[in-house]
Order: sequence, then structure tokens, then C-alpha cells
Amino acid sequence: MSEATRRRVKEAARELGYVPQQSGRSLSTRRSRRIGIVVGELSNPFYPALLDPMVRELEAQGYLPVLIHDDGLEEPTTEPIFDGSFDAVLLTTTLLGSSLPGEIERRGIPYVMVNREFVVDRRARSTAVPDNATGASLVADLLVDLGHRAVAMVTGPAETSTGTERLDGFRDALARRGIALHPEAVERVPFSMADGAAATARLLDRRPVKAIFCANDVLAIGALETLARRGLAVPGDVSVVGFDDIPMASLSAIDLSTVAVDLDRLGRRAVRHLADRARDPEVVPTRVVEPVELRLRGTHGPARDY
Amino acid sequence: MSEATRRRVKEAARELGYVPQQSGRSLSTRRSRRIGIVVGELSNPFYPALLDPMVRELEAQGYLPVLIHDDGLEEPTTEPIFDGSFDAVLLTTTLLGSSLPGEIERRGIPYVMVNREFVVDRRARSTAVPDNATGASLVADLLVDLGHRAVAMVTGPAETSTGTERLDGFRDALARRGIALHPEAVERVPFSMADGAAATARLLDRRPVKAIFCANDVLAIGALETLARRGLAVPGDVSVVGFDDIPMASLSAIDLSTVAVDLDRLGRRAVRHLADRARDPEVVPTRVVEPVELRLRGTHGPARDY
DNA sequence: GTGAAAGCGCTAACAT
DNA sequence: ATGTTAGCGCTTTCAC
Repeated sequence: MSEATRRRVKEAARELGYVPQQSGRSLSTRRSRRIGIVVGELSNPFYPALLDPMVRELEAQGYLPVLIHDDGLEEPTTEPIFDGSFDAVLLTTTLLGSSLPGEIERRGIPYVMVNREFVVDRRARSTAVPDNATGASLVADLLVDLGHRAVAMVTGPAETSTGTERLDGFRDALARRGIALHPEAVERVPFSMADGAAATARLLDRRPVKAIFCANDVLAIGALETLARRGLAVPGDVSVVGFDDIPMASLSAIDLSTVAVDLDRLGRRAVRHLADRARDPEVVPTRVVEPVELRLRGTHGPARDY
Repeated sequence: MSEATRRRVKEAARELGYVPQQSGRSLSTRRSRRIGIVVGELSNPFYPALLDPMVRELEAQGYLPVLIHDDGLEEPTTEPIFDGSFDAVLLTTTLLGSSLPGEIERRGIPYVMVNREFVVDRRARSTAVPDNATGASLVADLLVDLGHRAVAMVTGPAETSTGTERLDGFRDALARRGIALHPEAVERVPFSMADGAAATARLLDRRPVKAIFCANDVLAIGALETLARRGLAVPGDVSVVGFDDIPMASLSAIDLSTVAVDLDRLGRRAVRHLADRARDPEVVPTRVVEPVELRLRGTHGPARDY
């Protein structure tokens, strides 16, 4: 076809406002240029922080993000995952016992888990996760080095890899330093600010606590909330350390010491790997581990009163 | 077809989990059960706050939300709006001069603007907006009643109805109380935390300021950031009032006095109206105005040193 | 190079 | 009731 004709046709199409219809195209090509994202509560600041880079990178790759809302209580609506609506799926809320990844796998739909893992057998799966164990051990060493002994942890649900790995990593690292994490010094709650606040209140009521490691920043901000309400000084009376380094953590009014995860990079790498898999099903599933580092701000301090 | 084969086929289909394919269905019914949402930066906490209730309500109405990312710099990718991908569209970033609503209208695609308006002629359009003028006047009266005279404002871009209406409402209400808002006491910047912080710094450098009204909470939190960095006490040295009452505003570490908008209700009402329009094109476009009220917290105080 | 036609998977209208 | 078929709008193949 001649170049001039091509241009004339394009021009005419533009004038008439013709836009090729996606449903027809999808039916014919079996590709939708859409990616489903199973994502948690947007009111939980962690999810926007993770979603933002994924949305940007998807846009750069020419995909449209479709949200599948998972409130953590009832099962999300999974039909669109299986009805051919998406070229691939991003999973950010996967629980350890979930059957969803297996079902998606069985149907040959490319997927990548982000921030969460699904560990059942030794088989490689596509995931992009922070180095939870290392991050937790960094916090343990930090607190021990500061002289803390009355240490507690607020962690997430046992069915979340983040909640479990960060707890295990913390406990193990403390043990290596000869400190036992007392069962009563551990609270397991959903990853929400309100739950973090309530868990901290229970911890404080139960036994003397001088340092609290929270499995993520959202829980940590909840903890700060409770401490502020009780008139306890941070870090004077109690040290608090979080995990993730969500944008809120760096506000001067919060100034949270935390384990920094480059969520931007995590999200983008997850999407790039997903796009690779969507384009070529032969691409081998990869476990991407994002390094972490301590981000020391204003909520940790030396132990006193020993 | 033999009875045995029929049974075998049905059985196999059930076991394999047959799911009707959406692209075929869409092509045939001309309905996608998907709604496009043109939304701003997810890293700007206002958007998750607005998106959250919309996503929930869409889910309740059986629609899937598809994000169209508008970074405010380059035009968002609008093809999917016109290629039949969506039954309707939610617009949350519309600028006053934008041609997008008109184009969408021309093609007969149902849409609702949320938090933003597009005012060109007298014709009714579907919008769901807070009562900007009233909110701004409430703040003006509050500050004047507290004795403030050295008043400034950080507002949003002139092309945003929110930025413009809140500025106009504030200026008019001040004028009614016999106070002029000096042009040098007004900063117009994009609705971001960093811009709010920078604008506040410029304001402070230019003239003595004792009270700052920010056109939204994101700007206000930026302002607090600058004030904290400069060692200025809030509200001792400077009062700050925001607009929207996003969840962050109520954190004890921020405790922002603001004009509360029920974003949850705003988002849900917008979606309900949109769903009505998507189901029946005859439904008349409605301008939904959400009432506002002062939410007095800890960042406003009486004027001193006059 | 150009044009016609088959077929993607579904729904709805129409026979039987 | 049940089964058949046309057609949604696109891409791709195949004739010409």
C-alpha cells in the first residue's frame, strides 16, 4: 500500500473519528492489552504506593491496568481473570494458602506476585518481593545495639509472606543475639493503621515495652498514633521501627525510622517481568528479590532505664 | 450429537471451568461492564482517597474499574475511552479548558466528572463536586474571627475548578469582611505536596504571614512541612487550614484543621449517577453538590502580635 | 498490491 | 422448549 494512501486513510479516519473497537480486536487477536491487578484497600496507603509505579510502568508498556479489589474479607471477583479480559495478572494480596495462583497457572495465564509470595513447593514462580528476612534482622541488630531488651513486634497475618517472614527474621536475628522474643510481645493483626494502633495498645497494657518493630509502616503509624494518644514520647519512651518506607513515613511530622524498600523499583520490575511473560510464554518464571536498607529517621533511640 | 458425547463435553467443560469470554460477549452485547477512570497521580494521597469509594461502589454495581493515568503533564491516553472499552467514564482531573468532556459527549458516552467541573455554557453536565465556595468562605470567616489579617493562600492551577473556586470563594468572603487578599499573598501551584511546600516558602519569604489557607490538604501538608523545617510553630506562629479532609489529615501527627468533604459519599454518589446513566441514556445529567463543613483540629489558632 | 472471506466467541432472533 | 443462525468488528488468510 502506498505511503500517500496510508496517510489519506489515516486522515479520513481521524476526521470521521473512527477508532478501532477493542472488543473486536480482542476477539480476533486474543490479546486485550489489559492487565488485571488484584490489589488491597486503596485507603491503606501501602497499596497506592505500590500501585503507582506499576500503573506508570504498565502505561509505558502499553497496557491498561484493571483493578480487582480485594478487601481481605471476602474473595475478590475472579471471573475477569479467567474470561480472557487480561493478557496477564498482577497479584499483590496473595495469601500463603490461596488457590488463586494455582488456578491462574493451570489456565496458562501469565502472572506475577508482588510483595507477596506463595510458597508451597520448590517450583519457581514469578514474584517480586523485598528481602524480608534481611530487613527484619537489620532492625533486630539495630535495636539490640541500642541496648533494647524489652522488645515487641506487631506483625501481619500468618497467611501473608510479609507478616510471617518479617516476624521469623526478627525473632531469629534476636535469638542470634541471645534475646528471646516473648510470645506475649508479639501481636498478629491485619495490615491496617487501626489494627496497628489497637495491637500497640494491647502490647503496652500487657508488659513493659521499650521498642516496637512493626511489620510495615502502616502498622507503625498506627503504633505512633497510640503512643501519641497515651502521651508516650517517641523515641524517648518507646522506639518504633517500620518496614517499606512508604512516602508518608518521610513526612517530618511522622519521621519514621524504617526498613526502606524501593517500592518504585519493585513495582516496575514486577511489571517488566510480567510484560516479558505476557509477550513470550516461554520466559522462565523469576523470583525477583529487592534489596532493603535501614532508613534511620527520628523514631528510634537508645534504651533507657535498665 | 450422541448423548454420551454431550455428557462428556459438558463434564469436561465443567471440570475445566468454562468461563464465557468477555470479548465475545462485549462484541455481541455492546456492553463491557467496565468503567474508565481518568485519575491523577496515585502518589498524591488525594486520588487514592477519592478512588477508594469509587472502586468499592463500582464493584457493588458490577463494574470493573480501568485506570487511565493522567499525570497532569502530557495528555492521557484517551483511545480506550473511544474504542468501546467502557460503558461509561469517570473524570477526576478535568481542566476548565479541556476538550475531552465535549468529545466524550459528542460520541454519546456517559460520563461524570468528580471533584472537577467543566464550565463553558449553561448546559447541565454530570458532575459531583464539593461546595467549594462555601468551604472557602467558612475558612475566611474562621480566620477573620480569630483576628487574622496577615492572610495568604496557596491554591491550585487556574484551569482547575477546585483551585479557582476555592480562591475566589476565599477572596470574596474576605472582602465581605473588609479584608483584601493581596496578590502577593496568593500562590498558584499544582496540587502536590512538594509544590505546597515550595509555595509556602515563597510566601513566607515575601511578606509576614500569620495564616495560610491551602486549597487542599495535600498542599496544606506541604505547607506544614516547610513550617516545621523552618522551626515555625503551628498554630503558634502560623495557622494552616486545608480542604478535603483526606484520611492523612486526621493523623495525630498532622492534626490538620480543614474543610471536610465527605469523599466517600462524593465518590459513591458519582458512581451511582454514572451507573444510572450507563443503564439508561435518557437519565438527565445532574450536578451533585456535596455539602462541606469545618473540621477544626490543631493547626489553627488566634492571631498574635498585632 | 488489492479485495474478499473466514473466523474469533458470544448473544439474540428466529425457526422448528 | 429446543436448536439453528446471523451478526457484533476486527485481523488474517487466501485468491486474484
